[in-house]
Amino acid sequence: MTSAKGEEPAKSLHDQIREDLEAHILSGDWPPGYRVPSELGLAKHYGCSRMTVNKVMTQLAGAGLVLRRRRAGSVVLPQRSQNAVLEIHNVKDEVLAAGGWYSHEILSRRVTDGGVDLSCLHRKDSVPFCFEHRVIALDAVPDARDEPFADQPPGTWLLAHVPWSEAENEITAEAADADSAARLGIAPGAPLLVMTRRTWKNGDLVTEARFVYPGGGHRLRARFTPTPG
Amino acid sequence: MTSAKGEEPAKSLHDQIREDLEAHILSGDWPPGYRVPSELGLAKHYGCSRMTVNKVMTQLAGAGLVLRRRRAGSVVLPQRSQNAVLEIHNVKDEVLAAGGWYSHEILSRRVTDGGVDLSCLHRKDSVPFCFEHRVIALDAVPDARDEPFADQPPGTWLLAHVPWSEAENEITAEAADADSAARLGIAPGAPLLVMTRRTWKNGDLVTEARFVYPGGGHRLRARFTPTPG
DNA sequence: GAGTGGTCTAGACCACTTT
DNA sequence: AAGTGGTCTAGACCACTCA
Repeated sequence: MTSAKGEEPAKSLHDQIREDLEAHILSGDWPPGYRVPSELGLAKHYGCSRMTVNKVMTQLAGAGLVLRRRRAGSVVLPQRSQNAVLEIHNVKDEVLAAGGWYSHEILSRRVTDGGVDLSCLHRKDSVPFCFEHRVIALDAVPDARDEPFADQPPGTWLLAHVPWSEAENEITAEAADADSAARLGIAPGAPLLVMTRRTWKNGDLVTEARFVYPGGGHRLRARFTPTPG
Repeated sequence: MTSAKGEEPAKSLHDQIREDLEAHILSGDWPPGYRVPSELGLAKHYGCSRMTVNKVMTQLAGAGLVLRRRRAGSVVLPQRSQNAVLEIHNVKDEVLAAGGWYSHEILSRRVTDGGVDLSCLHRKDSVPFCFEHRVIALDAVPDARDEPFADQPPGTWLLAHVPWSEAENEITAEAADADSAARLGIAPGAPLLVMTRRTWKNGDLVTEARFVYPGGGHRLRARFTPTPG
């Protein structure tokens, strides 16, 4: 074994190419609207056949990262917001979409065994909007160790840095305990909407987050279709 | 235009094959554990190249319908439990999946202008589990006018009678008013998980339903992936 | 008209796992 | 040892749509 962990089982060519293209897109190097090189161009660049890049581009299109049209070519799509699913949860975008002014504050931050443990208060128009507690796995996201999450809240930062392959949301309603009530500025016992989200990449847990909203004024919305397409 | 609606845009070969294999699996013709023919066998059967069936099988594996292993071949996986979505909401299945005994009661039923207006109490092990209020559009579902919903609750009946093309869920947490509290047998002011679901077929609203759950013991779960495969 | 993606082929070699 | 999926190639033709 030449590698320390043996975590690299000789990735396939199309996996390598896909990761390379994902990096271009997620990093903003290729911003929304950017015209992706043609399949023939990519095949030449990577020194492989067109079928191989075709497979990659098909995957990226399925993931909603690019839009492909004949003759017009492939362009990078804006955001990553609405998949056919309970959209990937991003409190910042949620506030901005509602026309609010967004700010956040990291309340605590701690590096534990294998993970970064965070709590974060999100505000809309300076009013507490959502309390978030999150754990990020350092195996999956090593960069998180030294990231202060000052410019961007954790969820937004992660979306821009880590592609995900699977996610799960669990939603419950709970009565506010004294602690949550104080953080969110509501009465103890008031209903809370609590969403727990887990995100994986290739079977490895990337992050787990718990979002607590005051129940009254908040709604989670999911829009979807029965057929994958 | 030779076809009345022009709905058949000459499906691709791999789409046809995929639909054929899906039909075998979803119909139970190929039950869980069934050994799917090898790629070479399928290619011969469909008279196409192995690459084409390989693409199909890759999609089916991504959708969780089959498990593929080298040498061992592909086998049909059990269930279809996790759809890629907040699964279509069916209180009866939800109760049965939790190992409970399900019963329901139609509390009111009224035919209004263009719709059927229903309220229904769902019970798990004889205990109130969910209160549902629903409107069904008669334009989209004419059969609903005379359906008593005695054998099956409205949601289950609709799933079996009406295909849908689009749906939306909205979820909030609310404090129980006196009425809801009485129906569900909980204390007024206790947190409720409220889900409002709208379902369309080709742009026309089919039904709109509001489900009210006691917040404490209930969770809604959605599991999904960004890439179809 | 020409460039792009959509699809399909007929092979090939390899990795893995069961026999 | 043999059969399976995993991957990749070097072409090919078509459909679409932009210029």
